[in-house]
Amino acid sequence: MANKNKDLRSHCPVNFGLEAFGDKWSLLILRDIVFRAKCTYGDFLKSEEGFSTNILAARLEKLIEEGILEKRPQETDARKDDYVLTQKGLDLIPVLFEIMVWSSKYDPESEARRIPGLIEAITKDNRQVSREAIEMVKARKPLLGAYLRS
Amino acid sequence: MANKNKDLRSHCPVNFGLEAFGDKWSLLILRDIVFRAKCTYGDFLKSEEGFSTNILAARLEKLIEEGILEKRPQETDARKDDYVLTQKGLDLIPVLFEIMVWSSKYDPESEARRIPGLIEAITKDNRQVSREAIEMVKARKPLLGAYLRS
DNA sequence: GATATTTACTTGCAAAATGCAAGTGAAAGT
DNA sequence: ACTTTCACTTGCATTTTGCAAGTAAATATC
Repeated sequence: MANKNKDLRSHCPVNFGLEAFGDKWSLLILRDIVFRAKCTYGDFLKSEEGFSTNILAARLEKLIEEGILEKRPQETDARKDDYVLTQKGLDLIPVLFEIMVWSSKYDPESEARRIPGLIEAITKDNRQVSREAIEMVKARKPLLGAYLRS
Repeated sequence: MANKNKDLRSHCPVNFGLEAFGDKWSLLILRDIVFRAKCTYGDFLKSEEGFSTNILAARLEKLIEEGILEKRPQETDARKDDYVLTQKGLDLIPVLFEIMVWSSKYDPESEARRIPGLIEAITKDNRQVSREAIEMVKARKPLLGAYLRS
């Protein structure tokens, strides 16, 4: 799974990120995993933004190719697979968080405004909160649940 | 300022960001402004990733609609307009920075590895560096120049 | 054990977005 | 006057998206 010889437009660090997850859907999958502890194709499909089945399948495949996600067969139900974040995927949590801080500021109807504690914590120390979030994700606990109750 | 009545897929803060700048090009314009002190259509066109003329025009228009960019006629040359970041646009710098930190870690050929000082500073305190960056952008100085010389 | 249902997709097709080349028109330079 | 620069627009082929429908394997139900 080493060198995927894809031809990048450039090795600018902004562009590298955009080529890996720069579209309207990929980060929503990350969000579902991190905040809602989702992990199967069917779970993602139920998201409020409304994935098309083919688009979801394509994005999952892309994120696996990028090394951001891993696919693991479920032990209890052979029809299902779990999609889990790799370390590379977990390291995107700080990016997710900064987007949330920005949206919280500029979307008056942002759902983020219901969790001011989390937004404030991220603003103060994104990296510290990210470390905690990574542990939550590894433990398969929904991050949102924790902060909605605070 | 006109068309504010766009129907969002949701008010999830991750989704809000994706709908505003979630594509392969928009953040490259931001990068050019922040790091290379570019500000005209022609400047952006010269970027190494190779904008199509129509795509660039469409993205600039979109970012203006989103309130992230502003268009100002140049005083010295009436053919040109300056595209400048609004506060809403400047507040995206922390997002840009987190993407760079991630890419620096996972792209072995990342140009970010030539500016370890900046990456380390962002990792330690993104918000502090962002505040400094905002001042640089307002003063029309290229951020990259400053860190390449350190 | 046969049948129905759930799950994770794939396929077909219309519509939209993208990418390239070639204009266009106003302003600036010569 | 004319040529060039600049910021786009237009036309068109290719690619990607979005929706509906279908499929095949595994599980649940009768």
